[in-house]
Amino acid sequence: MQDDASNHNPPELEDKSVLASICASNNTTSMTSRVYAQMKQDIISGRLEPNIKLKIESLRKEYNVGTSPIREALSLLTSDYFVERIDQRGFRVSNVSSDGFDELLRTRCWLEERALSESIARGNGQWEEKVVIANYRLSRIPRSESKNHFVANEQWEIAHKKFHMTLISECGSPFLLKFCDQLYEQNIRYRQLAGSSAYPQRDVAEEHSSICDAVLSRNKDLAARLLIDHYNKTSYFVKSELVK
Amino acid sequence: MQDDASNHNPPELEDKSVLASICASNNTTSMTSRVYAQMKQDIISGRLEPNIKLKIESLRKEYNVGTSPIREALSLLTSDYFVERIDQRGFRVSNVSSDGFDELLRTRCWLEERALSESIARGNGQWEEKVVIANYRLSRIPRSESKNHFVANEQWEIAHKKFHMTLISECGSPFLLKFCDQLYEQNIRYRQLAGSSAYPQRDVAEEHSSICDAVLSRNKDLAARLLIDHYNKTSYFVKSELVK
DNA sequence: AAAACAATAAAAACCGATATATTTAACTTT
DNA sequence: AAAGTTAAATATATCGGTTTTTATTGTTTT
Repeated sequence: MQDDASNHNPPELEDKSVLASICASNNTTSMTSRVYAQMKQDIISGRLEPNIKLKIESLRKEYNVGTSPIREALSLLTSDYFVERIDQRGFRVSNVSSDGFDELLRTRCWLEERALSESIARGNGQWEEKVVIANYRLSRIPRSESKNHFVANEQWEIAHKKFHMTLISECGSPFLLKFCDQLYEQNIRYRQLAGSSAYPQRDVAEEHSSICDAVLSRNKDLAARLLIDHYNKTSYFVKSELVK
Repeated sequence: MQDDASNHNPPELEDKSVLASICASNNTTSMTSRVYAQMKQDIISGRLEPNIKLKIESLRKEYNVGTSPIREALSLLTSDYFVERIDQRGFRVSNVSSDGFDELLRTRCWLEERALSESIARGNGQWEEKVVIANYRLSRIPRSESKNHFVANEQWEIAHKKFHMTLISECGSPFLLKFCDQLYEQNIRYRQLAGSSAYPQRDVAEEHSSICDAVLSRNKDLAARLLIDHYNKTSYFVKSELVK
């Protein structure tokens, strides 16, 4: 199965500094990939607001590219559920709704419960270590860049995703991983749109560690339950913002 | 009012009579959609063989369109796991493998088990009737067009998908439905590629009816078990062809 | 005034040509 | 001969303009 078009940084590259610099300098990614990544980010961040019309000509100017990369990127975003398309009358940013979020949460729980279960069943010692290290790294990064008011920390966002994806990485199904990935990104969008007041007062790091512990003790049911609780708690804040 | 004489009519537009009126009313499909549907079919049927390179220029000639619709269709097929893309070096048909099929089957069982369960929990009387009618219609259509040797029956294929999608239709998650749909199409591809010898000797209609009965009696566990058995049995034939 | 129609404006879809990158082949150099 | 280098051929990616379709506006008719 193919990875995300924008994802060119598998962890095993980190040690090969030579290759890294070559890739970085050549920067041989296509316009399409660049526009895709940027537009995705713009939708997730809310800069491109839900439900607005995406006019090719405007996007062309905005991203300084021709029509082809724009249209291709939009096609890809369509399959990621960030953009909707109607034949002959263009594209628009997917809408968000309270019901949509409910569905997202529900589906995420179903899929990740299974994925985590299977991952625990199949994962070996190496996987356990990856989980431990992902949890540790996440714990060292502050959730917000400011202590007083919430300012999203990009580094935390990356580490958080890494942790959750590592948990389920050994489920034995690239398909399922891809689905979970797509839903995870949808969830980030809702979190971002909900804004700063969704900043949790509770100890999220503690929740992550509990999940980690359950995983290491190979307790499938407990781990799955903790994970689902974790998602439900986080969602509570997002939802309270959304209904306003 | 400059009416040009340069009128290149695509001949494939004139062959429909019943559908023509429906299409004419509102549904004017784009080139992209048409090419997308056709290429998808060509990959599923095996006319476009697994792993072959998809050269834009060849496809252009083959489907009689410009580059834009081709590239857009390919982008869409990428998200359906039928086509793979590598930046700056084009597209190719996704490969198939025994392991890939195992993964597919596994994932399908996980997702459909959950979807069916939820559907039984949420579905109302109207849904039950839809299931009954889908099963009935399927039962009236022969699996093969010939009685002696297997000739795929397009009508059966449609009714079969309809039955299985109806079963899970009330799961309460469009996301999950979409995932199941994508996996179902992947499965059709494997079935087609496996060829005629995967023609089952067993009574498939009976299996469908058993699932139907379990659904109507709202027996989640039984229904899910029967569904998974059904998939496993069908897969046995496909797999026996695949290893050759 | 509401509906039907026509003319205009706007936007999407599409094409063909050009620019950019990759692969292949031929030709050195070690 | 293997490895490296360069040049030609091939294919991808991209652009900007043209055609087709949809949306808007204004006018006529009922």
